[in-house]
Amino acid sequence: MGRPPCCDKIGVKKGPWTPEEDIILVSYIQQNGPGNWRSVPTNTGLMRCSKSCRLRWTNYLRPGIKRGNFTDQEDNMIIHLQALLGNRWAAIASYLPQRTDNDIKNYWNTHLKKKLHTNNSDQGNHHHHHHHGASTSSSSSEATTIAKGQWERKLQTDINKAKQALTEALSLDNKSTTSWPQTTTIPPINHQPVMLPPPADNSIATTYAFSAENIARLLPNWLKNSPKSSQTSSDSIETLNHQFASDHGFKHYTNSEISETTSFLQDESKPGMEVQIPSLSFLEKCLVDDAAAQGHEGLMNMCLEESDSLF
DNA sequence: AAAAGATACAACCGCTCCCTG
DNA sequence: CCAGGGAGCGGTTGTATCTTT
Repeated sequence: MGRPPCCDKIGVKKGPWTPEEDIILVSYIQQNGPGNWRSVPTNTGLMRCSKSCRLRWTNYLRPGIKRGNFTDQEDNMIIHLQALLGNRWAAIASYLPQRTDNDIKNYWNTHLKKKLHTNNSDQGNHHHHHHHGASTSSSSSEATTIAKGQWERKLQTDINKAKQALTEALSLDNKSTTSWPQTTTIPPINHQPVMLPPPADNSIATTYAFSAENIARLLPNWLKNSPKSSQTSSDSIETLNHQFASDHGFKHYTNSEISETTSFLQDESKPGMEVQIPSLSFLEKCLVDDAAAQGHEGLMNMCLEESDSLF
């Protein structure tokens, strides 16, 4: 029971996370920052393996995550990036800072793949493996697979270099690792190609409000599943958020404010109320520039044209 | 109204890469 | 240089929810 659980089969909980576990995890990370996942289960008493904790945080509880309601711009970016990079979801996700690789992967598998397929068959002629065969790759020959892999690797390296240079040029470097949570840099990035818009001055307050919001978003489900604990969870989040905010001199977000934000984020169908991805055109332009340097103007011009029409 | 089928997505598993001693 | 272990990635699965019959 009271032994250090680490990915052994016995005593390590699996399956869906409970609200109580979420709160424990979030409050621990608020104090210590993300990373060093090995220590999380031991220090928090969570009967989860470190891997599970990391996954829960990066894919679900991490602040600033936008869920569902993919915009057309995002659709296009994902489609183009997938064509360009293949199923390298982490790389793709680095261009969509609000989305997780898992989310993008799921969205691709459930929506976009289908959408693309139907579009292709609507056009009559099925052009064979136009996206380097990277998409499903099941039927591509061995030779092309190898070539594809090398090409992708090289391309990604170059993209990273370009982005790094760009980041430095903007003196936007990420020294975030050591100083959680006092810095103004956005802390919880899990993908290497970091290219983010400059964080706002109040980014931390917002960040933690988002974190609470992520949890608050779960409340309806919690209510449904365990009416007894949900009130407790709600209160705990409130307390937690308040405590952290006052500890660090930030604005305290009330529940109503949080739910307001939540409903705002969730209701993207409202015309004119759509949440724009910050610097999306900027991000995409960088992508275009990088790819153009690699001599893939055709594909990327297409990308540009489509995005131009969208902006 | 209920059962069956389809879909969406959170979470897990296994593998690879990379860091440290 | 090498071995061990942690972190991260992509594929896959299990299950809750939605849709159809």
